[in-house]
Amino acid sequence: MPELPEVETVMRGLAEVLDGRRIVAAAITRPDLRWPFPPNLAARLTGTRVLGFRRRGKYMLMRLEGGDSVLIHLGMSGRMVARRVGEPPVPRLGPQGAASDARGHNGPPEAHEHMVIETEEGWRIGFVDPRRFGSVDLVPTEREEEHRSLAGMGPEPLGPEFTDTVLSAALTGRFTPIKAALLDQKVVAGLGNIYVCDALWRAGISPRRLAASVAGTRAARLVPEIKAVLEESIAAGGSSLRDYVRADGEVGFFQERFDVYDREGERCARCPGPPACKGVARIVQSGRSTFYCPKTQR
DNA sequence: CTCGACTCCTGCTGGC
DNA sequence: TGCCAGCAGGAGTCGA
Repeated sequence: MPELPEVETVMRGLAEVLDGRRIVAAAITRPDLRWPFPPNLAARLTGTRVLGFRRRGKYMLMRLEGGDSVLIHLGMSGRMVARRVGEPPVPRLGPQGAASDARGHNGPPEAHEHMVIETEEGWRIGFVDPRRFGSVDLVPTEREEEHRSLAGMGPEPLGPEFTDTVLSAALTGRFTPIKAALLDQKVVAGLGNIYVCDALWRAGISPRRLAASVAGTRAARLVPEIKAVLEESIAAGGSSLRDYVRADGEVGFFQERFDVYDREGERCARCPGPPACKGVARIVQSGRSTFYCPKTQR
């Protein structure tokens, strides 16, 4: 479930391997993910130098020599894997932590590896996405913000432009739960189910509260908590190539422990926990799980 | 305009 | 122990 912090660390990992490097080979192995791949994508990538990366919400933009940018969304299950050209994929760890495949042979490409690029230096980067909710598109670098996926997107939560005034304005008049409003990428860019739950817990705001009633003093409490939870998660991703491209080839860092997300019935850090307190509650809002502490979130 | 329901997809979990 | 239904969710579409 890559959200802003995961996308940021994946992008930094890709930059470590691709920034300033020339792509010598590219292959697309199926016609589409969520959307069709641009028909000329492989041709456009091959022989081209990568000039740099930036992130917008949950999207990564890889700027290419020649004026185009590759717009990448990891969707639900997308990940980037890096290995040396000619080396087999490292088997994924099974449920018991044991390798689920034999290693050390030249096996087939990793399952669900839909796009592959190779650099002059011998790195082979694969975009793996079993559920195919991800997307890849080409957009002129000068017109990145006009792409239909980016146009109308809300402020970057880690930028100075994301203030309590701005958030209040976006929430005013909205009669939907704050949980749903924060998932709306037009309100703020890059939050998903996990960090919305944790940010609301940190701010002591109930996910069921109407968005309009968060405008004002509660927004002033929420904005710094959104920034903090995202910054802390990015910082946990580390700062060296070793951190970004792991031994198993996974690019980026994926946090697995949260304050309330996926912790139904467990003690939250502000409460005594069961039996004195029922612990973290799970409810369903617009079809998705919300985790929160009914005692401390109002 | 605003909001919620539905949709896409496959891997994992849990209940029998 | 094995099977399989159901759940997971980002974001676009559609209808109320």
